[in-house]
Amino acid sequence: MGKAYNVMAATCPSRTVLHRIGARWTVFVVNALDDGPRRFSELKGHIRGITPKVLTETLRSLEADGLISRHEYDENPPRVEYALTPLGRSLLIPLRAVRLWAEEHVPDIEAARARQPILAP
Amino acid sequence: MGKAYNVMAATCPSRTVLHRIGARWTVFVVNALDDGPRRFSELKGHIRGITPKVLTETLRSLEADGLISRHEYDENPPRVEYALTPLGRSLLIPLRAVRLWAEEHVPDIEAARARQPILAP
DNA sequence: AGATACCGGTATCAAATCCATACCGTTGCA
DNA sequence: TGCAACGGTATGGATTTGATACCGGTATCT
Repeated sequence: MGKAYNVMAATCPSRTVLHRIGARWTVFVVNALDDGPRRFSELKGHIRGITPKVLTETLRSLEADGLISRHEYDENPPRVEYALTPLGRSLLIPLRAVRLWAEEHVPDIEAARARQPILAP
Repeated sequence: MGKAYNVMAATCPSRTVLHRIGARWTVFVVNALDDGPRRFSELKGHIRGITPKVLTETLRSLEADGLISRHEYDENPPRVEYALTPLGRSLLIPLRAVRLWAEEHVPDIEAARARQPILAP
């Protein structure tokens, strides 16, 4: 059967899905959960530079979309673990490729940026 | 040889690369150039809902990073064509996969979203 | 007993980004 | 003369993102 959705259509639901994936930190969080569940502060430490507010928002969004699961243990000090769901793990495959592309092509992009003329102030 | 860059490090150049990819419209523009060069208004018409300002900004950024090229013809009415560079075409491969994932998994995500409780107003 | 630290977040406010809408200069054509 | 095509800008407001400080509950240290 043919393609049912088209991200280029403004009203297509796939548009909102792709916009969520394209949110600033989604790729980082999903990749960070690549090798197993992690706690909030582990994620915060691993994804250098993310603020707790943004991490919270990203995690909530991903949870609402069924990409990750949140498991709260009744312990002290409190422990909360985030893990990829099967759906999230299926997204990890293309996102891992994007991450690898970024890590591999840094020199190319830096070269292109260096070629830019400096704008007058 | 091992991995030279790590997107999880705050100061790693790959971080800025990945953030550029994660900009709201990059995935759309790169995918829209999948089957050949396109003009400004073709892109604007194809990527439904993008505003000319944001399209301009996205194109300029992608050009600065060496992912697309801009060719201005000296005609009337003016004609400007945008095309993927070899580097951009290499990025297209993972981004196409992301796009396909989005188009394929709309039902899963809509189901997850429907499972959400409605928040009180 | 009091002080301090861990954990998983919020609160608050500033800055960057994004969006909607209107408009512009050049040329061609009716 | 007037209007349309093209590739954008200008303006101003809405939404997202970011930096920093703080919180409540418990455990541990002194």
